[in-house]
Amino acid sequence: MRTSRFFLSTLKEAPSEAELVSHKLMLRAGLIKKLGSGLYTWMPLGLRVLRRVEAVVREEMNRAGAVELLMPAVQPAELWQESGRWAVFGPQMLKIKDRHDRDFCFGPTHEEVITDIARKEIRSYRQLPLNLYQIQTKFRDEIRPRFGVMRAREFVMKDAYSFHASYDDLQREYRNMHDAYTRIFARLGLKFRAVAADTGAIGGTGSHEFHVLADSGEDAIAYAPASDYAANVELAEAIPAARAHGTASQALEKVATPGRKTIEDVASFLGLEPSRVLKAIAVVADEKFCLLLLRGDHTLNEVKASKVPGLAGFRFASEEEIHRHTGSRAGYLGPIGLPAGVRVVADRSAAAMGDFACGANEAGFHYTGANFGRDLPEPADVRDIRNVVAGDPSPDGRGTLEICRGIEVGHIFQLRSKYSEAMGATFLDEGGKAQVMEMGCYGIGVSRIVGAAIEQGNDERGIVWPQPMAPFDVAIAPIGYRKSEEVRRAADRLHDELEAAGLDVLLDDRDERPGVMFADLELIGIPLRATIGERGLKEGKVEIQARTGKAPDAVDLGAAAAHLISAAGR
RNA sequence: CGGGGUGUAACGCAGCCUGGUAGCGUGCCUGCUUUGGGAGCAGGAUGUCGGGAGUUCGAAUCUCUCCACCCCGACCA
Repeated sequence: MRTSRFFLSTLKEAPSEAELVSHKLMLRAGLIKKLGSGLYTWMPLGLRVLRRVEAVVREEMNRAGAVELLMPAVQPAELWQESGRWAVFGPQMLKIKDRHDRDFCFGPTHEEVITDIARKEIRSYRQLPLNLYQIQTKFRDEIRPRFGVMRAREFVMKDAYSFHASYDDLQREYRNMHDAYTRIFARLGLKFRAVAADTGAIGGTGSHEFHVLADSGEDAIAYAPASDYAANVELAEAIPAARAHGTASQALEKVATPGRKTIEDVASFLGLEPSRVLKAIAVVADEKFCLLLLRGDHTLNEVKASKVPGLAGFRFASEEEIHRHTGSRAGYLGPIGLPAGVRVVADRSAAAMGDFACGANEAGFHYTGANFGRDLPEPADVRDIRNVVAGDPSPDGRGTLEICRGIEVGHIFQLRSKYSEAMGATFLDEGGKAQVMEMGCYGIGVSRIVGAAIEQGNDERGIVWPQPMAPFDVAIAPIGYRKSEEVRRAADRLHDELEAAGLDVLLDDRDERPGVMFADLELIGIPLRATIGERGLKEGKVEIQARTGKAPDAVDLGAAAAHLISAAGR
């Protein structure tokens, strides 16, 4: 390929809408162009990268025994009504009507369609197991699209669905997919981690997420360096303290704390560590008021809290509700002297506090020296409702936890019979008896991977692609292409040799000044560059430079092709 | 949806407060010079100032209204 026939559109300055490095670089390098909120055109250069990611995903899925198909992006409402998700998915689903006023949606996912195929096509246990996948454009009307292709409304996803005669076999395939995903992300050259995950709206039991590790990631991951434990913080269990609280040593005292409403304010005013202050959070679920107790230095885990019986779908209480149920004000809430009938749920670590400070349920006052069992009853309802923090013991008992951030690029689920049962996907077993199929589903955010890879691979000059994702393997930068017959001939010949060897080559024949060529080629991140100029040719040399910044090699013109082919490793 | 902000040339921005008919840098086009790290000189093109309504002799500027986009919170590959 020659730049004169390709379509490079680089920018010196990033459009102001971009926040994240990867988003800025994708726009500057001309990989994508925004059409509307969360809607992007994949420009020719970007599409090359996307196709390379797809190719790796496709190869490994095929190798793992999955079979590719392609389902419609537009789906009839009936299927979603049958599974019960037409209403559940809500505004995130783009609903459309056809000319007959019939309801459709632009598919946000394909469990319904695939289950419909399975129930119609699979009759016998002899047809199982089966794993079907597609690589396709999805649409989810995200509340807030952001970070370019990282959270776009329209995006490319690989989604696979497996069907099994038994739970054992589902678990086997789940491990098989876990292994395939590990190979995919390893081959793509990404630093990643598989973590135990919450099953969210898709439903089912076992679940793992695959995260590309990056500080800009939207998810927090807890992991134990001493073992292979890793889980999304949403899920990671906070292990109860080894011992319950000790015996009280301080007397209960009511202290005026005017205007001190946050934990930080109260702690510094009283001269205490935040961990010695009890945090009380007022929530409402099903119109019932409830006080959640946490240690001051801990934060509420909303996923865990919503799993506490009676707290599903909770929201934070309004100032008015707080006053109505406690007679006090936000900032001064606590478990001592609460009106009868107010439900209290204590986090495990909160229940283990002693000699602590807490709100006095009277605006402007806190207690100090409070102790469970003496000043108030031991908490009756103790749960794990906080986020783990660095230093917490690992739930597997080996060492302590660290926290890092990740970008979710893959998610695998054991769906079990959630959809097969709702939609009547059954097969006949050896005994001729109808059985409900076991199902698994396995997603990869293909377009998101492109953004995630740039988050991991960039420097002040631009993108540094993992070799397998690069839009071109090699760039040729001829200096004085239009002017020097000799340079032109050498560059053309190298280009043809490399293409003949199956490499993707970009010959920059724009006749730009060297600085312009180098800057563009580095911005778009081509891993190898061969610079050909009259200066080098006098010595019979071509200069070969890796994008990663190592010193250039002067290579004999005749050996340049072989050198590049081996360096490209393709 | 709630809170904050922005819309002026392809990109980044100034002008708005204090109304007088639009400018800077980059990019783009032409010519000459230049050619190993985003060149120099000379010339040139490009704007429904987000849309609509209003105030006014006159609106990018003031008022109202609608729209789009971005950022902070609840969603997820």
